Amino acid sequence: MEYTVQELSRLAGVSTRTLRYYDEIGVLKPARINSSGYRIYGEAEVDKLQQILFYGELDVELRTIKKIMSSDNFDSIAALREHREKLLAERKRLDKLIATIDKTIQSKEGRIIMSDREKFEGFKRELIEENERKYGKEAREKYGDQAVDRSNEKLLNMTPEDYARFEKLSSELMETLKEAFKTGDPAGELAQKAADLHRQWLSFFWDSYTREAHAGLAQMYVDDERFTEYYDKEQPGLAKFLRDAIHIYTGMKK
Amino acid sequence: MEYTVQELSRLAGVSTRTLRYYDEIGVLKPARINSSGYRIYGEAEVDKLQQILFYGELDVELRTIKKIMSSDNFDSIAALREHREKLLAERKRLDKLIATIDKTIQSKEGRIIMSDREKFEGFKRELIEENERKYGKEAREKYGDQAVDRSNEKLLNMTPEDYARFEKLSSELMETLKEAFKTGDPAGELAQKAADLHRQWLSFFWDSYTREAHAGLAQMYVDDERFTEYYDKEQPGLAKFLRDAIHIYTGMKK
DNA sequence: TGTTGACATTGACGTTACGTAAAGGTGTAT
DNA sequence: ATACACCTTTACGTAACGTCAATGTCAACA
Repeated sequence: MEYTVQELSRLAGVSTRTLRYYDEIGVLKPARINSSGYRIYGEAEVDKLQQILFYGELDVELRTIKKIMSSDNFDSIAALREHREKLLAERKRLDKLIATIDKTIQSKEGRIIMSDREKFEGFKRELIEENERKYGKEAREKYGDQAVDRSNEKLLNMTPEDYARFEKLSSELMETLKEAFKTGDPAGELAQKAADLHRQWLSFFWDSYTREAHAGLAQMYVDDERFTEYYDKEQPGLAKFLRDAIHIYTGMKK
Repeated sequence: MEYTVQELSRLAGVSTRTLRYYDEIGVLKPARINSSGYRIYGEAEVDKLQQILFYGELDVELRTIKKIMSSDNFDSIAALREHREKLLAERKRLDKLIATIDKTIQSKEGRIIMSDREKFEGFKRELIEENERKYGKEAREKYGDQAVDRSNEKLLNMTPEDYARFEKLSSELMETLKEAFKTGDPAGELAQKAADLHRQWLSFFWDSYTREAHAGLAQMYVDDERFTEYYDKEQPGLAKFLRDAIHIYTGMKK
């Protein structure tokens, strides 16, 4: 199959300017030039362009790509295998970025505390492994070993539907809680419904549920002002109210 | 917590030049300038930089980022949620690219046939959905419905260990086959071992194995020159020999 | 106290991978 | 014959920094 610039550009999803530039710098020359001076590309050029784009996807400079691919011992299959590995690593990096987003949202809502370092987890491409070691230690000291680890993993592996359910549950919890607060009774029906919603909400993060842990977390909402703020900014006294409701719900009141 | 340019640059993994540039174009101004003219960044700037980097990860131009973030109804949490969605989409794109690599390797080895369009599957960011529809149809017509689909999915979900096993099996198959060829007997022990290895190799792609399908594929190795070439370039006559061995192995001889 | 060395500052020019005209030739379809 | 969608080269524009250069700041050490 032969292609003109435009045809190849459409096939590969690049501009014709790009193809002319690639010709100019010599990274991808057309198979031949026809009688009118048009560039004509063949099968080999299609494959070469694909390789170039793979390299580009990994942010390799064109100059370097040219050097690599014009080397006479260039092994295209070995290169593809390398691309595969790199892309898998890039995918892992994206997972980290998504985990960072999840944590940041939780943090902005006052549900968890986040160090400045954690906020940039996943951005640095080269230093990922080093950070892995450092951060792994820091996090484990702060939150306890698997807690955060597992919870991030859970969020990450959620289907979009699950995630939507999770978000819906979050707002439902807040709404119910505010309604319950108006009644002033943490033992009342609404407050107990809120406590139950909170338990469901937790199940998105926690592997196993115990009433003790639930009650403990509720107490933390009152003790740590960064958590208190999240609930109290909606309605002063809400954190305390939620703690009371949960303590009753879990049967841990006194 | 307060940071100087260098401190923030180390934290976020960007250069100090970048921070000065961001100041210059006004996308990220320091919290204050100290008495010596040094830039000092605070907590709010840390968070803002994080957001900027998230936008950058999605290839949003700094000019646009500035416009978006300086808007007075900018909702940082909503933005984070959007980043999350976009990054998930990007992850899917990477999956496609990896699938494209897998297919390309198979194709270069002559094991499957690949259209030029398929070679660029995953590169075009915007047109992914459109391609999805077009390609989905094209592929299904060519190879039959789930065959390729499922096989790519299988390769994609392989652990690195599985993938290594797969690669090892591939070369083991070729070695055994070449040894067997020397004996000249497709019913012999070595040839039958090769046929068995080929069955194992297939199991990496196929959901269910039938002797009929196995024998059919073997015949195709002889009938379609693009497959023949893969085996015959190692040793002329190898494709035919493998077919004979598999036909005996599957009991489909004659 | 003087000097070293790691930090900071503002210019200012360079670079990569194209985008975007401008000015003009080519091919075929009506 | 002319329209129209192609193609060509030339050339200047651009985004997001990298990379000097020249100079000021500050804590520490001989």
